[in-house]
Amino acid sequence: MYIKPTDSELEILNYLWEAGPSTVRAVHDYLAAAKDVGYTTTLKLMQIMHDKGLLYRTEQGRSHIYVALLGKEETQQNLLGRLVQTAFQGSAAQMVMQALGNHTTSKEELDEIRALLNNIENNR
Amino acid sequence: MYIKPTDSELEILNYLWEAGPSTVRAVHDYLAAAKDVGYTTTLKLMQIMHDKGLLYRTEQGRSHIYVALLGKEETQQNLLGRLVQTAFQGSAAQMVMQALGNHTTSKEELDEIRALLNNIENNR
DNA sequence: TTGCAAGTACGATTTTTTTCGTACACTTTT
DNA sequence: AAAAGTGTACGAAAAAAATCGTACTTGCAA
Repeated sequence: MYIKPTDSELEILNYLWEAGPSTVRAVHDYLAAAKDVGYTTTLKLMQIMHDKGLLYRTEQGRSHIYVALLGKEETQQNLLGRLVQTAFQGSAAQMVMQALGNHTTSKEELDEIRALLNNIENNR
Repeated sequence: MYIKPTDSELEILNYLWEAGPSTVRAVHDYLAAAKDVGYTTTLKLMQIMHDKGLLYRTEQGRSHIYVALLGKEETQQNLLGRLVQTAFQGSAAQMVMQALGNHTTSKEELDEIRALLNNIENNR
């Protein structure tokens, strides 16, 4: 099954991944801090995500507590793989080059990547 | 505003980037080889892309010749940046790690990436 | 016990993407 | 000259995504 959360859904997932099980209110407050959006919009989006099976929910008092059913890494993997296929002809390396060439990356991060490269090569 | 071609649009762009100026027929034949799609669908999609300013076109006889107005690297950059923001909290390095860890990458590609890393570091 | 606050449900609407049917124009073949 | 083939134009419609207004529910405070 393919997982392709939309941008809006991803914003919600990002919060849930960080914050853990949360109410609509909590998610909404987080979203509303960054952009102008109505409460019912957030609610509806989360209901739709629940319908789709992206979120699990349980009742608590008169609120619902939502939990992300997709793992963060798993989802990143999916989206990344999709982009590599559609925009980079399947070449992860090409994608990496573009990413490194045009985004600011600290020395520490660069070293981390180097270590990973060595690691990959040694495990063959 | 940002450039965000849809998946279908990207398929067309990919062909145009490779093949250069092309007719609807050529693009359609390419697409139809991979998936089941009607000719008028391809046509309409390209007309819409023209409306949006994604494609330039010129008449040649009774056909139109279409050209991609977006550069390949520029578009990859855009899509990549967007994904880094929405799914990786802005950390290109984190994204790179995921990409390298989970896709097959040849030794040559790994070496290329290493060279790039050194290059980045030396130019600071 | 009445009313307000904070929730969810539901339906409607808007926008975007995707897909196609049909119409019309012009060449080429018969 | 007619028919068939190849092209674009245009409009419509289905599906998905996003947004929001309004209604209903229920706990709690005055």
